[in-house]
Amino acid sequence: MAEPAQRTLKPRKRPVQARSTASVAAILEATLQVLLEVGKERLTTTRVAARAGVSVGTLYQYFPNKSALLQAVLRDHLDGVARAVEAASQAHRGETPQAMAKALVTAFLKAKLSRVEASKALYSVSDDVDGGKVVAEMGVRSHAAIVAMLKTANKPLATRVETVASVLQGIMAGVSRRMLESGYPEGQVSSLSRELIVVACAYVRASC
Amino acid sequence: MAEPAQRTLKPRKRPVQARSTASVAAILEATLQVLLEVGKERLTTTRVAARAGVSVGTLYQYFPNKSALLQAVLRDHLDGVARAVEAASQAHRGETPQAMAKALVTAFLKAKLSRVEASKALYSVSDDVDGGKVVAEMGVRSHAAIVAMLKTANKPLATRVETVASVLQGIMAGVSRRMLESGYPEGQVSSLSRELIVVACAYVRASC
DNA sequence: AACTTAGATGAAGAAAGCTTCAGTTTAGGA
DNA sequence: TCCTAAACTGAAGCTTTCTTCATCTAAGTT
Repeated sequence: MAEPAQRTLKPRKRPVQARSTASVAAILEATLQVLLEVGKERLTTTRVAARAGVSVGTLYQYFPNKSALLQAVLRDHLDGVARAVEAASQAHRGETPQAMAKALVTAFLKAKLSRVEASKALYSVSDDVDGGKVVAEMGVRSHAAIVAMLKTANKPLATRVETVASVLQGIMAGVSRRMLESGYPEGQVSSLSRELIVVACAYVRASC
Repeated sequence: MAEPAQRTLKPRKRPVQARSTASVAAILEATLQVLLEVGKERLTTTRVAARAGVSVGTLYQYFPNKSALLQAVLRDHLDGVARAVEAASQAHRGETPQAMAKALVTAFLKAKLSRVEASKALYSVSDDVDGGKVVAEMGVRSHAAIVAMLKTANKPLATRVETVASVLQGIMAGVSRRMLESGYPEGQVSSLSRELIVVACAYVRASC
């Protein structure tokens, strides 16, 4: 009857000495590698520990359960993207909507593409019950930043800024995902990057 | 040792009598319901069977394994969307790129929104190893249809039609997903629908 | 050097859910 | 009506993977 054993926990123990910090880093890195190599379905805590060069017990000393481990990795990655979006939103206040859109897309892509492999590997995690929450959180963060930026535009938008922000987020997420998952044939990526800027700019222009 | 055990199988048995056809339909419908109610993580074959009013054994008579069951449901749904896209692409040959974009988006949304609940429930399935293939297949189908349509545009595009098609697909997928997953506060949907048309039209206009 | 706390280990317990199959019921033709 | 094949049933086997914990080693302190 007791409803669940909380699924979202903080690290069980905080690293104090140097070696434990190294273990945590190794575990996170190993998780990403295993995710890429065998996929989420075949990722087991034992396998991750082995890859990290530690024992399962050690893994469980820092992550209360498998779900928390996956969440931590996902959060790490999305946090980087959210930071990039927030920084860009801060840096381009007061400009034209078009300039904002371009800056936003550029920052987003740079963050995403700086760790292409991680991005791809994490798509499978982001749709889990657990991952969903993390994605949503980060989505809200980015949304707030974009809205704040748009409000300072030197040229007013005809559409609600919240709507514009949502659409921009949808565009970026959708096109970039397609870009990454299409086994990107080399030049495909740079090509779609350019297109993404075209889309975003054309959209905000149409919304003025 | 034996790696294989094929994951993508045809129905184990083809329905012959009326009652078995009914069972299959009930199972598919039940899968969708269970998916919505408890999510993919807690979806078990036994639970699906119970909901469908049959026994697990019956379920396994038509679906070789859990994965195939999920795939079948996903395929059913995406097939509807792909059909809509193909029909629209066929019906709007020779028009302007803008008209095409608008028609495309409209058809896509109509198909997606006609079964909002199913759409939402299936996002969690589409990222599994198994689901991925189905999504990719349908993506290719839609892509081919859109490309064929764009080639007949009465006003040439400055960008490769394949690229334009990919971007349009990315836009539609990204924005609609955001629409559905944001707990859509009623008017949100119609609002974003309008925006999606704006985005698509603005983009193709910019690509002329 | 002795002591204390942090960190690491991995065999084994326990839960969970998929899948099977031997046996039973139902449908429809001869 | 009788018979054969299609359908259905569901308890139980089997596998898999998560998670724990008693025990051991390393680090830092006095």
